[in-house]
Amino acid sequence: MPAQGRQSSIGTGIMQDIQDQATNQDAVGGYDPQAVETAAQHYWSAQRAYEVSEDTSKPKFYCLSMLPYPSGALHMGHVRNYTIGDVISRYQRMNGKNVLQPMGWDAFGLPAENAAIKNKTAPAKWTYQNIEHMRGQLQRMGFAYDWTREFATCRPEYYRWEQLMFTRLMKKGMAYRKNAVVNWDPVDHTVLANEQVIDGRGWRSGALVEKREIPQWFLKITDYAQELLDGLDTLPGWPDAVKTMQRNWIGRSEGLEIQFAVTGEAEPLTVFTTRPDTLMGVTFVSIAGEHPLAIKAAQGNPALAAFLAELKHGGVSEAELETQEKRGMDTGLRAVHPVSGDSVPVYVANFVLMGYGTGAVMAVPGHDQRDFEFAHKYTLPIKQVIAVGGESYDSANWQEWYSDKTSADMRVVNSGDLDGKNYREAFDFLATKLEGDGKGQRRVNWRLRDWGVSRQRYWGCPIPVIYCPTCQAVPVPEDQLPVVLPEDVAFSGMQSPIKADPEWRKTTCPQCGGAAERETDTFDTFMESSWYYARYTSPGANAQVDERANHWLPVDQYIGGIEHAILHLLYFRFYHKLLRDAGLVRSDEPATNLLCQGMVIADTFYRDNANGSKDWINPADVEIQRDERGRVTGAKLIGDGKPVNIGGTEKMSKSKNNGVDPQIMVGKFGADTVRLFSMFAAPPEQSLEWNDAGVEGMARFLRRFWREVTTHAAGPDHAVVDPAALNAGQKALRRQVHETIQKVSDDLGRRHAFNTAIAALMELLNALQKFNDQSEQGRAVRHEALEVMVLLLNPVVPHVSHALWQTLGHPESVLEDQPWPQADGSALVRDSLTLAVQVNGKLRATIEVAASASKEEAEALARAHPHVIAFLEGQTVRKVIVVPGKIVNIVAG
RNA sequence: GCCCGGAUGGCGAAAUUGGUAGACGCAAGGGACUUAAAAUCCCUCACCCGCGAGGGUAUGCCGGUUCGAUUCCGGCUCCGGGCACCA
Repeated sequence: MPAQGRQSSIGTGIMQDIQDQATNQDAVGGYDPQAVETAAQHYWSAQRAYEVSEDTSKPKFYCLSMLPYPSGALHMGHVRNYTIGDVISRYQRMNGKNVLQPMGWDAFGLPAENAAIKNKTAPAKWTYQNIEHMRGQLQRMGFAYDWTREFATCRPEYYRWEQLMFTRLMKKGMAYRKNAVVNWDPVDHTVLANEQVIDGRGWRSGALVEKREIPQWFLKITDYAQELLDGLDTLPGWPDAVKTMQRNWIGRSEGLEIQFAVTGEAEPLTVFTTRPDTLMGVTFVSIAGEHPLAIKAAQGNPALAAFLAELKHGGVSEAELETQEKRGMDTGLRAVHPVSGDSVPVYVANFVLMGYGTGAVMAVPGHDQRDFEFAHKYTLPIKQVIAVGGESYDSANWQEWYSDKTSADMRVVNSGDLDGKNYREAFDFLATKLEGDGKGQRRVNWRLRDWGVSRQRYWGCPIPVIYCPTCQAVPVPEDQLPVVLPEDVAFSGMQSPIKADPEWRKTTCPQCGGAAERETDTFDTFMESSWYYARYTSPGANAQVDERANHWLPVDQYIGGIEHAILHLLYFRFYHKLLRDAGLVRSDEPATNLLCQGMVIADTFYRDNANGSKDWINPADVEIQRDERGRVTGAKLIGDGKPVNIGGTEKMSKSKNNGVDPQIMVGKFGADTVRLFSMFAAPPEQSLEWNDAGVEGMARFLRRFWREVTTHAAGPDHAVVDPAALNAGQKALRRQVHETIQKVSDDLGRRHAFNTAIAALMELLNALQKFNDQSEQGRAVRHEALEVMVLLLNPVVPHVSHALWQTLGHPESVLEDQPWPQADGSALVRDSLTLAVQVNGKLRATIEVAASASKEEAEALARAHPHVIAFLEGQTVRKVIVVPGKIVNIVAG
């Protein structure tokens, strides 16, 4: 390689170097991501580099990313999720762990049915095609998966085991059937998912949706409510936000169940309350529209019957129920207050949920805001029974303190024996009294409801139950499993092919041998995604999982979107306990560490149509215009050069047409650049804004790095670093190298701050490019720096690293088998430190002090600084704060 | 409606335990190289005042604690995630 220009003089140095580098680049070849990535991927595949087995000589590390739904093509959310998992996996393996990183397909689901209607293909065929395509895309990204463990959840080899588990849960009484409310489309005669109900109407028919009760299967997750709550305290590696959301969702509350006799009824009305201290303020009772008393009262009361019918309109989602106008109607029934004996009206109210508590609540309009508003609307009496300090009560206007139960000076008033007691005292007094009278009892109530697993859809796992006229619901015997879902079907969208086919349903009762019918509902797809993590550990097992599960579980690092914080992650934890109680696993929780990544967002662009709708334009077809300071002034369509409107920055979606196709990006820049950008642009928990120019910046960095390594490697052989022989510049660079090792190790391993790890490596490259030292020790220091950089970058950009490791003189290898670099403590030592000097908390100077300087020496140096002297003129120093290594603050006045 | 987050230059962000706000990157402006383009390299870059030295202001808004607050506390505003049949 040409050596001229190496000793370039100051005056011509920079430009001469540029020319040399350009020449060198030509000599050794530029960075060609497509060639580099193909070669690396072929090597890994030939070496079977990421296949893994139980190796007890190393600590295990199970790194799991949430499995994708095969929707058609990889999107940026997948790329981000799986890059995070891949970075952590490769990092852990370089740190000596035996790493399992699997991948599979959450293959059942609603979109396959929608696509089937649209494209007139069977859901199975569509799904399998998508899997083929997306597997290729994942492989092109270079993720280090053990593909031998791959599976799709729609295969009988997979779902047979969840059918087996379900039949066993039936036998234990953990699975049971009861009526539950669904969204019913009266035109299409079909059950709708909540997302298919738009403004109270069916998305296809446009008909007003109705609530309808149908029998469905449930799993008794509430039996595990306390354990699911307590278990959160054993998960320090889970984000606090997720744990708080789960705690609130499980919603443990201690209260009293109180019986109100109902005039003319044999059965009392039971209510649950967390505020028995306000019992004497009860002026009416509210019940849900589905409550048996309401239905009974409506017979012979046409107005009430009409009101109950009206309540059936609209969807069943909690958001919809909670935001609708609060309405109610007197049932005509009268309840007897359990203490005073007063007669109070019983109202039907649309905000009382049948699924929570007993479907009935005692109303205390004086101290519950919703009851307060309801009482005003229907002119019901309001009674004050709580006072806080000297605050005066005004029954016309709600004040925050009315519902206070925690203030030190909160007291019960106007309540006879309860007067003068605080919340806790009143609670205990009444609990004892009502328990003695047989009118109430202490009770723990949960917001959590049992898990409804029935879906009236085709593309799901058949629920393994047989209905017999004499034996009722019977689990399918284990030797008859799996109940296989036929895949080669015609699918119109209205009705499930297995519901439409009388032959499929026909069977015999396993108990009495008589004619019987199969269940035609299928499982909620959360069922498959609740145990897939365990199946990866036991490929081919002739059981749901085998002993290998106990080698790998719990998952060491789980990664997925924050949108799964409650439902999936709660079912996942629940199912693990089911596996444990079935004797299949020995741990209590499925995953010790959880990372929730944010969404991928992008700019939106549109044009208004004549009819008022918007035409969304993909960012790839738009050119942004800026003023001379770089501020965005407008945008135009590349096609016609005419302006388009700029919308907000939103989650990438089909509806806003702002998706950026990862495949196009990979084709243009290579997988490493795409991986690098998605790790650099934002910390993993935050939303990530896609920006094509930013991606080019990452490509620029990789080209610079490539050139730096190839230029160096093409030079003379390097010597070994001799720490004692280094000059100040060499020492400074070497210190930065070892500081970077510390920083990147901590950022990748502990903080998962991939963005700042990459920033530190960029700073190191910047320093290396300025380090123009061709002496023997200079080249030795540079060589060490480049080797370290290749290894530190490997988790994020494994293809480039694979190629450059060879360029640096090493034989081709799986880089994860190279040990992770360790910082050399002696290289980190600093002789001097920079301290900030403040006067009255404002920065006025910085001083350079010896690393060994005492507080007194630092203070003396600070006070001697001319700026400080100027600011202290005519003032008295009152106090000096010295924080070693950080700051000197002189307080004067 | 309820639960959980978030807000820092023109933009994405950094500041890890209360101690120099803006590292790193993008965009933009100026320059070098080139027949030209691409690529590459150098310089500038929070805002305001000042020729400069320097000064003032600034982390969504209002207030508090502290020698010192992006960081802690109280009260708001706006944006996002979830709400049990999307996954």
